[in-house]
Order: sequence, then C-alpha cells, then structure tokens
Amino acid sequence: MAGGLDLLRTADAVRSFLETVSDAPFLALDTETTGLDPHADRLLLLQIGTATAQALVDAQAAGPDVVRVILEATEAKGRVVVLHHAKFDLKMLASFAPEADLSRLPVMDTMLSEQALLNGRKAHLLGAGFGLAALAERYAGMGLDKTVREGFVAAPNVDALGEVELRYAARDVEATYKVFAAQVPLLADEGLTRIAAIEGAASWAFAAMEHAGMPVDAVAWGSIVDQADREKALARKVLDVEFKEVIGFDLFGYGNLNYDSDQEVIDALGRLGVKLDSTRREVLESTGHPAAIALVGYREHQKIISTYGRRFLEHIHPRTGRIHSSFKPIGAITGRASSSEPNLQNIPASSRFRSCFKAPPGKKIIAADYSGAELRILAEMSSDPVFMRTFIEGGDLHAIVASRIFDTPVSKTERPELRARAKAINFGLAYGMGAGGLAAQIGVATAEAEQLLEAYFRAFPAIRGYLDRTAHEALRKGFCTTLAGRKHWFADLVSSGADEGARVRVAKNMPIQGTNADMIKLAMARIARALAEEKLDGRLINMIHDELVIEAGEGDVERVTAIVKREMISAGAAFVRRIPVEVDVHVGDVWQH
DNA sequence: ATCTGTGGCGCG
DNA sequence: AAAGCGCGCCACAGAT
Repeated sequence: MAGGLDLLRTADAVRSFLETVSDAPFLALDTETTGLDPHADRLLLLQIGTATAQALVDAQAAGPDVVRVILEATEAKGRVVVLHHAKFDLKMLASFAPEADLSRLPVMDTMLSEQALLNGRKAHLLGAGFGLAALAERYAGMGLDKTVREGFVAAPNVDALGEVELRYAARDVEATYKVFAAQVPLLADEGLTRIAAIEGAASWAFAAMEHAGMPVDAVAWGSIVDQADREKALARKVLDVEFKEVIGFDLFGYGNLNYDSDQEVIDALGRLGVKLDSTRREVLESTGHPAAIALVGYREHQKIISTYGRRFLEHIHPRTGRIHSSFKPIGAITGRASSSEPNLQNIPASSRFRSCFKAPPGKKIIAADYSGAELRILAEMSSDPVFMRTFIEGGDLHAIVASRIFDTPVSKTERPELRARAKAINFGLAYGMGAGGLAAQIGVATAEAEQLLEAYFRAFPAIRGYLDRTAHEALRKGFCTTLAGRKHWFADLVSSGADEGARVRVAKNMPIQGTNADMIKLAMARIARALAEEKLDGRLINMIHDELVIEAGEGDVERVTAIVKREMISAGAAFVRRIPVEVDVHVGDVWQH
C-alpha cells in the first residue's frame, strides 16, 4: 500500500500485505491509541511495514486475529519486529488481544537500542532525546510532527481520522524501520547487539508486568499509615517539650517549629547548644542529645506518611484494583531498571509493608532473588581463588573473609562482630569505598579502617588487582562494560564535572551492578516466554534489581516456581560461567522473603 | 502559582 | 557529616 493510505479491515488483508513484504529483513510495528492507559483506552490503528511499504490496519474492524497473523508472519520467516518504546504498544496489544501469546513476538526496540548506544554519552547530542521524532531526524533526516497525535485521542474510531493522521501513522513505521536499519551496524560496532537483543526480549516481560500490576490490600496499608499518623502526633508533643525553651507556641499549645525544615531544625538545635550543619540521621544520633534523638523518631513516622502514605494508594487503578507502576527498563546508567508512579522498588523491607501485597483468592506469591549476586559476579570477574572456592564449595564468605583479615576463627556465632565488619568491607569495596567511608560504616577510627583495608587486599590480591585493572582500563578507554557487553561511557560524567575518584568508583561498580541487571533481564524474558509456552497461570508482578515477584495460581505454583528458579539460574550462568548462581525462593500468600 | 535544586531517606 | 554505587519521592527553599 505504498503511497496509498487505504485501511486494511480484516486479518486476511493483513496476511496478504505481509506476503508482499516477505523479503524484508525485519518489520516495523506501531500502534495508535485513544490514550495511554491499556486498561481504559483503545487501540485504533495498527501499522506494520517497511521503509517503503506500510499497512494501516483498522484494529477494531480486523480484531485480535491480526496479532496472530503478525506472529505467524514473523515466525515463518524468523524475522524480528521493531518497535519504538515497545513496552507501550505491547501493553495495548495485550488488552486488545488477550488470547495472543505476545511472548512469541521477537521484539527489538529502537528506543532501548538508542539508550544502550548512548549510555553515558548523551551530552554531545544536539537534538537530544530518545523520542521517535528525535531519532528519525538524527538517523533518517525525517521530520515527524508529534502534535498530530492529539487527533487520535479525540477519535472515536479510525473513520474519524483524517489524511493527516493516517499519513503520520504510516510515517512512524517508515521512521522506525529506517532508524533500526541505521542502528544495526552501530550496535554491531560497539558490541551491543546482544544487549539490544536482551532489552528487546525483556520488553514484553516489562509490558506484561506493568499490565498485570501488583495486588495490594488498601485497608491493611491504610492502617499502617493511621498508626504512623498517631505516632507522629505523639512524637511532635515530645519534640515540643524538648524544644520548649527555644520555640514559641500557638493558642492551641503547638510549637511553631517546622520539624520538616532542616534550616529551622538546625537553628533550634543550635539554640539548645547543639551545633550541626546537617540533619542526617547519623549526625542527629551522634549528638546523643534527646531533642536530636526524638527528631530521628519523628522523621521515621513522617517518611511513612509522606512517601508511603495515602498518596501511594491513589495509584490503585480504578478498573483493576491493582497498582500498575511504570518501569524504565534502562533506568540507571548501570543498566538497571527503575520504577515510578509509584516506585515499587523501594517499598520498606519490613513484613508489615510487604505483607500488604497479598495474592488474590486462589493465587500465591512467589518471591525469587539471586543470592549474593554482586559478590558472585565479583568472584567471576576477579577469579579470586578464595571467593571462587567459597562459592563453589558453599560456605560463609563473610566469615571466611573475616577469619583471613583478623587471623582468627569467625562464624555467624563465633566473633559475629568481626563477620559484620568483613561484610561491610565486602559490600563497600566493590563500590570503591575508601578508609574514611569504611571507618564510618563500622564505627572505627580511620587509621584502623586503613589497616583493615590493607589486610583485606593482602588476603585477596586478586580482588584489588581486578578492581584496579578494570578501573584503569575503563578510564583509558573512556567506557566500562558488563559481562554481557553493556557499555557505559564516561563522557557525561566528565562534562558534569565528576572528578577522577568518582569516575573510578563508577568504573568499579557499574560492571558488577550492570551484570546483575543483564542477568535478571534475560531471566525475565525467558520466564515470560516459558510460562506462556507451558500455559501456566503465572505472571511477573514486580522486579527489584535482584528479585522477581510472581503471582501464580495455586494449582500451578510448583511448576511456576521451578521455571522461575531454572530460568533465573540459567540466565545468570550465561554470564557468570564459573561460579554457581543460586536463587532463593519463597512462596506464600503475601510478598515476603 | 509553578519550576528547579537540595537534603534526606526508602530500596537493592 | 560524606571520598561507597545506582535509583525515585517527599518537603523545603529560593527562584520565576
């Protein structure tokens, strides 16, 4: 239908069209919808094609069969389907064709590919941004007028669309195709083909996860907030007494000090003789002053009320009754995903919060997390013999490290305080922590922390050698890489004024944190695929960096659990090849470890 | 009345 | 009172 702007209204017509482009190495796909909410808005158009021929499909007329036709066309030819910001279209398609197995669609995503290509070197871009219009301009010299989109929101059906809207819809497919065609050699040159494939494959898992949402017990959650309200009021009374000498009171007996204002708090504490230039918790606690201690308690209640208060519950969707967070698959420069509106990756770890996420009747919640992922990755990368042996034979790494550094037997019961120090070093060193930081972390003098670090690296020279080598090499090359080949360039850090120390710490940490992200994304893609293939009642509902949360039907929970564990381990083993990857699983009625 | 940057803090 | 990394959300403060 090149040139023309006819609408295809049946799945058969789409099949015929796809036969005319069967020589194309890949297909581009896009949708136009009446809005952004897959649980409320509708699919209007589905556009598919190449750089030279695009079909516009009246989605409502053609019906969900059109998705099956597309799946068949890609599978027969072994072709990928390219989308820009696939997660959005896939969510819309999931509502449109609930019976279709979208995990079978071999997706590549031009937006995620671009983010992988520019990770850490965005600053040099003139037309910055990852929107399709920006990419079309950069790669194909095509101008796209995104304001046309408003026409779709107002349209009751495709017949209400004008020539302008249809032409725009076709150009989006043309642009997506051309952008990807231009990205393919760039991805190959940078060694990012594998990463782009993982991101594309995981985009359905992210889409399905957002679409499913998290089940939350609003009543139970509300009672936590109610309790925090009461405790905050009590804490305020205590604070008013502590500060009574230096503040005023209103007619109702309330102190006029705003305990949420750092400035006012610092001033008031100063008048009590406590001189501070920060109100961070450690600082307040270190003073030992009862007013400062009381502030710490007040802040805990205030944190619950503000960040995890009733506004959190406003994210419950009116139609599904669940919380549909928004995930950015590449949300961090390390390659980690991030979550927002609401952030489901920083729910307080205590069971009183987590147990509010309850499985509906007949379902269970599976929580599966990589055990000690970052230290295993460090062991893999450094080939440290003690780390490797400990993970291979199974043993308490923190205790073994402590025994070596302190030259005395340590276990969870024997000298546990030394084990705790070793644990702090183990985690801190991978991020480039210095003696000062370690001293603060474990509460010793800086000189003592220096000796500890020295003892640590004497005992594990391979760790120091690896970290120094990888940082040095990264700074020389201008980028660092994960085990799967994900790259992070330092250009943006440099232009933002980060000193060499900061860049060294990123160079040490990003490969570790980012490899963990590579692993779990590959696992997510494979899990979504396997669960669909086995027709099991199981779906991803959350991911928290090294943990996956799955909702499963009671009858399938054992098979789902086995698949989740198997795929997480095998995905980890794709990159961590010489160290066993372990996954801890917990099954229950609520989200818990 | 909004916008932006900062400090603080929840998570891994 | 941050020279341990990565996020997002909140309230405040100073700006427009």
